[in-house]
Amino acid sequence: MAQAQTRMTRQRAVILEELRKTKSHPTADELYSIVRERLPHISLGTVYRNLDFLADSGEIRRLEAAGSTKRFDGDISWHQHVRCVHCGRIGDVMQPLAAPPVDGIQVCGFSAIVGARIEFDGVCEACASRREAGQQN
Amino acid sequence: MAQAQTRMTRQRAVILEELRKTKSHPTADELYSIVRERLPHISLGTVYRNLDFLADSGEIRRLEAAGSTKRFDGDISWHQHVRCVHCGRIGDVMQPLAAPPVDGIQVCGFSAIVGARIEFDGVCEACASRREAGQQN
DNA sequence: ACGATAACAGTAATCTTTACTGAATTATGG
DNA sequence: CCATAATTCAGTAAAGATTACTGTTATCGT
Ligand SMILES: [Mn+2]
Ligand SMILES: [Mn+2]
Ligand SMILES: [Zn+2]
Ligand SMILES: [Zn+2]
Repeated sequence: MAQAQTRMTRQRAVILEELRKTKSHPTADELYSIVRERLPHISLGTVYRNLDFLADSGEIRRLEAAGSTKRFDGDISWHQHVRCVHCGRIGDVMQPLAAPPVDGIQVCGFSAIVGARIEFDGVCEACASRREAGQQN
Repeated sequence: MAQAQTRMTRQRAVILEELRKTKSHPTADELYSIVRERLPHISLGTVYRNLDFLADSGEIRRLEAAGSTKRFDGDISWHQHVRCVHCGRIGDVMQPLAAPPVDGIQVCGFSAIVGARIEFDGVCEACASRREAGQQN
């Protein structure tokens, strides 16, 4: 009788490696495109499944950012993010900011506050130049 | 030739009124259920369209919270939110906290930082008691 | 190498959101 | 009031994102 064990498959290894390589905080679909160059037969479901697995096991970060599509980060060191209000792109804040204190925070209907972070809104360079060029949105 | 004008239709009024009445930060779909009790023929598309319209015109807040489904708030006064990490429910933080300063924040690939807020993670009472009762998730 | 089974590819289903279309409302002026 | 044009509506289709299912493959302790 074997314990529940975790296997490092080729797919999982490549997904993790490519996510750690990029600084772009990709969506599952974007990472799928990247990984497919090395594993042409991988399926999108596999990418989703492994991103969930890796996030749950703490090897990557699932970004709790706004927007409809989830994004992931291979860098699990403590740092903040900026999100482009136009396109959803995410960037890393250089200066390390302390996590906001959680003690004494009261919320009706909530029994515990377990963490906090600062979320920045910004405009990425791509969106900025696109707007300045006159094209709407 | 008439200018673009904004009409307060019955549908829009009911959506706004019900959103202001609740403290639950509902999703479009949840608000759809609520509004349908007064307007049984309203469609989900109308709810989405009007929530977007009302948010763009500043009458309500579109919550920039994590999770797959967008949520809305009829209370546009400055306040913070906690998000249940298990179910996505959102609660209001009682004590007013200042917005984090934005000056001097540098982000590679971003041309401007336009705002910031603190995001709290928590566990709502419903999820807490469900877990304590032993039922997983 | 073998065998149990975790993980796979492929695909269907679900959930969320947006886009489109013709009909109904609304403001406005004669 | 009624005509007219602009706007918003309901209904529905389509798109986009994520999860679930199923039979097959491949990993890893032995
Ligand atoms: Mn990052
Ligand atoms: Mn609120
Ligand atoms: Zn952008
Ligand atoms: Zn909860």
